[in-house]
Amino acid sequence: MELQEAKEKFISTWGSLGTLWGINKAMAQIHALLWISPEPLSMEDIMEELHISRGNTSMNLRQLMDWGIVYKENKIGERKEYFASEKDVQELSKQIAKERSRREIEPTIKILKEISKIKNDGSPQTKEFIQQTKALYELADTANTMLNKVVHQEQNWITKTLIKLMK
Amino acid sequence: MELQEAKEKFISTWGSLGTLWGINKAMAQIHALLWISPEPLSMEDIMEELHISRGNTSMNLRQLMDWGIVYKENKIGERKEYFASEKDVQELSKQIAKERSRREIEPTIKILKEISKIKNDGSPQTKEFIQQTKALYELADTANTMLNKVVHQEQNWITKTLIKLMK
DNA sequence: TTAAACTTTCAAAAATTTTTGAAAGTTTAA
DNA sequence: TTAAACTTTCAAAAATTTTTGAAAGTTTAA
Repeated sequence: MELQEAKEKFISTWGSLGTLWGINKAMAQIHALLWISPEPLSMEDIMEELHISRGNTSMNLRQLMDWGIVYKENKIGERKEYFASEKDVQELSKQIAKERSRREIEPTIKILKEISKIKNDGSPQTKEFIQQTKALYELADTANTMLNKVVHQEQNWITKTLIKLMK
Repeated sequence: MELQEAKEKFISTWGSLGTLWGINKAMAQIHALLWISPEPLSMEDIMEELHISRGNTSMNLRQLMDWGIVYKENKIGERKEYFASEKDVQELSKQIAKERSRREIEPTIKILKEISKIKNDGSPQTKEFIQQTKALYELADTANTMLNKVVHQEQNWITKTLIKLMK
């Protein structure tokens, strides 16, 4: 397999996976492109490589910066802005864990906690409701605590944990 | 807050969260409804409660059964089919972990492994490509191993792990 | 064997999300 | 201060996903 072919495969695989961690295709593809690029790329470079419009590129780059996994870089003597991705896989997963926790899990936990507190009138419906939403609340809370472990990791937390677990 | 209000809140929260674990709104809402229902529900019941069409209900119930988190139940003397969700939160997360691993992570790992094996021609592009795709391969592989731990859990694995980790 | 009671399928419609590209905005060099 | 080089915004178009509901299919009772 040639580099070019492998590169395209990587970009499209990452792109379709992206929709699964909650970001759109173009955003994931831009990230993939920057991830494997040894040098920062300009907006023009990205547009050409991925065949997407200027507006699309601009908006998705901003979102990637919001997620904290892509940075602006300036080349001296150049007017254009260049973009580079966070290159460290540990840092990448840390950022993703942090954002997912903040955007998705925490708001859910808040609601689950709130609704599982309705007053118990003793009916089977109410009983079941309280029991089942409480169980989900506890699950989500546990998942969130685990994610926070990743976020506040000492380096290489995941690996260490796994080693412990496999003993 | 009344049960009815809490119920609606739960169903819509779970519904919008659903899109984040890769299933559509109706599917997540049907699951939410069954999750808090003390009794199995018929297709008619679900259609009425969620205001969705027969076809939509039928298709999404099938998918939920594919995911292994909803079961058919027959009431004696009744022609209609009834549906009930898996009620145990541990079993639910186990099933979800299993399916996500199978559907998303494993195919990705396979491709990452394959493409990070291209021959190194010594160029910076190739070097970077190999290094970065390998790092992601290792990350995905680790994540998958963790998920499998959840799948082949002794009961209450997550909690136990957390206790270990927090020491 | 029939017909009533149910479920599934699937093409078309509706809803939603993503993308485009031109216009507006901003920054910098001269 | 101007104008060139760039980036961002946003309404409209395109693409994609979801939903509908009628027709076809299946099962069961009699």
